[in-house]
Amino acid sequence: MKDLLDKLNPQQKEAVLCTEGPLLVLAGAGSGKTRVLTHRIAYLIQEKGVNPWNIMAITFTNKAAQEMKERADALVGMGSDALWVSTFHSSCARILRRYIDRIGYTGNFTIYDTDDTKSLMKDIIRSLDLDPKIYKEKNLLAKISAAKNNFVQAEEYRRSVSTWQERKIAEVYMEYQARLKKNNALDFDDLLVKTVELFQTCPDVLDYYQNRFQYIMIDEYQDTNTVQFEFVSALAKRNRNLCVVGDDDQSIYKFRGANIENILGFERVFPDAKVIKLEQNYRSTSSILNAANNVIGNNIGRKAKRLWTENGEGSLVRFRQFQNGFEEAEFIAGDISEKVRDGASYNEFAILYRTNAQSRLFEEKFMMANIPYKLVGGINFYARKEIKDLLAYMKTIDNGQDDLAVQRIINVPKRGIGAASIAKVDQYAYEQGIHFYEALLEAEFVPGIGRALGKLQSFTTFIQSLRSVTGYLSVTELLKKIIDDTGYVEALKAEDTDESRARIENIDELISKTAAYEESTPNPTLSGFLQEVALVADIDSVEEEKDYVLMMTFHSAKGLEFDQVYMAGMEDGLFPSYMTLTADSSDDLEEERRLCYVGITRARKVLTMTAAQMRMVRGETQYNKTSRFVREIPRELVDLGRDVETQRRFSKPSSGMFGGSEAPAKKTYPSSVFKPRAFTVNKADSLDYTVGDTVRHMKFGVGIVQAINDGGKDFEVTVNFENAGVKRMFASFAKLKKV
DNA sequence: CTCCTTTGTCTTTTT
DNA sequence: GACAAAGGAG
Repeated sequence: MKDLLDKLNPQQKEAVLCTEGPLLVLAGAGSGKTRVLTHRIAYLIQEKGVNPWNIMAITFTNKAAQEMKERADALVGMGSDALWVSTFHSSCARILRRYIDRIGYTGNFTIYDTDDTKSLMKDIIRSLDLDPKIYKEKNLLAKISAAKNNFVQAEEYRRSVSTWQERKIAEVYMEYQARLKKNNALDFDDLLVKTVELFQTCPDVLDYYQNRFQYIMIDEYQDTNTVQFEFVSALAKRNRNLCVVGDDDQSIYKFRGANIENILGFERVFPDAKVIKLEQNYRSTSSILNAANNVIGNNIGRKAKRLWTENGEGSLVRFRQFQNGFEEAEFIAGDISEKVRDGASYNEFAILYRTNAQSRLFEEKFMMANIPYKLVGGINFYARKEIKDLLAYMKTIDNGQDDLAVQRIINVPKRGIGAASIAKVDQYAYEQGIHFYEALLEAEFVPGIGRALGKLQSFTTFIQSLRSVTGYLSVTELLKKIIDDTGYVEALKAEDTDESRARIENIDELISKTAAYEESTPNPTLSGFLQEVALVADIDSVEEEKDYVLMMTFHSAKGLEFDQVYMAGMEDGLFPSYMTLTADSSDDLEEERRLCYVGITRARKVLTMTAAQMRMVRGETQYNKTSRFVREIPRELVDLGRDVETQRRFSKPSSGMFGGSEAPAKKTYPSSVFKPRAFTVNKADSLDYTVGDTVRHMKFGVGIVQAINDGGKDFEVTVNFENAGVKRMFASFAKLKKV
């Protein structure tokens, strides 16, 4: 136990030892807050004899939760599976599965994602006869979400509004909740709202959880919103052993309702709170840290603090400007290849940007340069059409109450059931006060249904037949049966386009996800899988051991760290975004600056910022100035790369969109890049193609395999492409498909 | 009912 | 420039 505390600095130690009563830990970037939390958990269990069952920790992502559990496990060595470590949303979902029947839902409720709520809202606009030109579902949903984040429920909202416009929104809000309830569905915000409602209406339930969670810890507290605060304070009310950890400088989710008051006013809510500041940074070099300090120093509304480090000075922050986005991407790809050739491995690098749209250029260049990468964010895996379709089948089989899911797949694949028939059934269901699927089962009573009846009946027969086998099929087997019986993959195969092949790959991935779920869960069920799937974030699937470059938005990068970070698109109008530059209040700009601070502090050793003079945005060419954030870094901390040679090398006009492949490919990515060092990909046992076979690559198209070398950790394949010429690549990354 | 073409909107960021 | 929604032809 001694060594457990020995590894901590005095402030960290204090935070670990201070277990009783409210505690606010103001933890600067890289100051070891995760370490404090895990050690605190270990200390509670080992020294204070607290039962792990009585400890709750809330993290920002499922991945962080997983890691915290593992680390606590390593320190304590036992009992940590009884710990409750999870995100707000997952915690609430778990509580609601158990008790939601007390507030009029049933425990097998579905969780609607953004797409689902959008189509629901579209329905509502139609049925309330609102002008879709004035009432956009996105705006309405944003209003409702904002209300929910502040824990304002529909009735209360209606009572509080005054203008005619607001009353309309209140009406929509009421209808929206009614429909959700009818579908036995919750949106993301509802998970929080309904849990707090449950606590308020059922004191015995709250009592149970208050007793259970004697010690509560919240990470990333600066990004909690009001309803999350209500949730936490309800739970912590009895024992008051609440430890929150956060950094006001890293608050970047105001747009999602995060209430900075939660952290700034913590001492007001808990006057007896102890406050500990962690200001020593263990992550970054002093050059990087100083750059971060200087940038964030321009913000007015923040708690005074200044991070320091004992780490060496390190190299200066690099800044490079390019003609356009292509060259920017080319530079970064070339830079990484060069460093890998000199002994670095891909997973040391991350590329961060403001908007997801920026990732496309990098994807293109990286694919060309044969650099393995993983894209985080963008379209969530589970939001893809093919995945949502298959999940909708599973939902329909699991719980016919989800009208949205049923309507999604009733004509997928095409069964000749059109909008008109669906509307008739929907109307009938509405009149009878039954679910859409129930209405389908008695379709013969639907007025004017006519020739569609047979088609509807064969659909329900099909679903019923799938339902009847759920008892003895595993989730994976059921999914495979759905795919077979609907001919979903078969149809995609027949399409035979790049897109359809990518979809099939996604479906294969879904199958492995169900298999993985069944392996990792003691009592796997269909409902269990669907629940788990609803709350996973893209970042949760990142595996550190895998050797790839990560590309993501600044937002997604929160809580992560990398040896070498590229901050791309450092231009006024992009970052900070045009919206915040034109806004009249400086609050939004300050939030952008915090986002920049988060980005800078992700880097351990090398930080590179890049910008383009000219950039295509929404099909238009924009000319942007260098970001003010770059200019806020003192000149002496920046390496501007005035070296003529590098300028010339990277400022060459690129030869068209895709034409640039030959020249840079030779120069920047020689085969020595493929030293098999530290390359820990999953090597396939065998390849399904061999020398002489024709294969297809995502980017290069069709080619003939010339050679396959077993490079030990992976197969190295040489392919002669029809259009792209001869390329050597790793089999596990290239994902070649025999044709 | 389905497929194809045209039109409009969008981009900040996400559980 | 991309993608979804709407409108029109078969």
